[in-house]
Amino acid sequence: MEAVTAILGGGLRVGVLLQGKKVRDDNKTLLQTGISHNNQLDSLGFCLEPNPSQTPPSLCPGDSPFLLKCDTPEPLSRVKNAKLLAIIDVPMDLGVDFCTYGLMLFTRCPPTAGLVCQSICTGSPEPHVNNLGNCIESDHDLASSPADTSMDKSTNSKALVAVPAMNAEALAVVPANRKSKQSEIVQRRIRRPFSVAEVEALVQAVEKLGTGRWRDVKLRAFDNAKHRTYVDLKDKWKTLVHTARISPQQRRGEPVPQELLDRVLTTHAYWSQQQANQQLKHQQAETCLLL
DNA sequence: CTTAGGG
DNA sequence: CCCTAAG
Repeated sequence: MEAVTAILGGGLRVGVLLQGKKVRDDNKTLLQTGISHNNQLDSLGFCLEPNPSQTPPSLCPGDSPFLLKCDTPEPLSRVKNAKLLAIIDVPMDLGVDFCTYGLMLFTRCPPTAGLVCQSICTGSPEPHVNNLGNCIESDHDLASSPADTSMDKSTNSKALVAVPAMNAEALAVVPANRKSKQSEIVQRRIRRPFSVAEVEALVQAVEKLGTGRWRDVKLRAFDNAKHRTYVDLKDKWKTLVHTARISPQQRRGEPVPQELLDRVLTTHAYWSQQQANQQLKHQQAETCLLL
């Protein structure tokens, strides 16, 4: 939090929210909340607010008329169930203005909306949400605007990123996430849980083709699913086998019919044995050649 | 480019 | 999902 406040510099500070209520950020208060005991992470949040004890220093070489826009009386925004993940250096060729400090909030929307990206007080005339990369991606592959590269590349800019609460150690400041080659930030693909229908298709394909021909499985059952690679299918099968072995209480997400999970185990057992037989044959062949 | 596995 | 050594 200190680091973030420091980087935000002018006029802004980061406040701590506990269960939606603002709390003091002194050691005593934080200790009492139990945050440091790693057991109330879900109730932790952050907010951006004007920093009264500090006049905005000029971050820009020239004048910075935009910073003043952040000087609003009310907290600019509140993030619940979100943790500050990192302060990320944004390469200038992504089009983020030097004076732009955008707080990007990722909040979960109801059913299958995926992640929604919200920009809070970018400090510039217009929000630059999309300039930070393809941060909005729906289940329908919405066309995301490409990065604007028509900006001054001589300076650095930073963006604040918050993500849903999860890792306790997430407050670490990570190094710039830039691809040294083409200076492209590689966006992690959004999580897309497999539907029961997809599982059905996967199981059916593996029953027929086995567990060593994922390329064929992809072509056979997911040829038109652009976002499912054969590696994804291989990974999904791995988790399916695991899911089928654990107790139903330990399973998460949309429940997979037991009937399907049974087929997973059966199929897995069958092809495992099949694979073992194959390797046995190879070994015998090699042995023959040595004799 | 695919497989196969660990991260 | 990602990363990647091997084939």
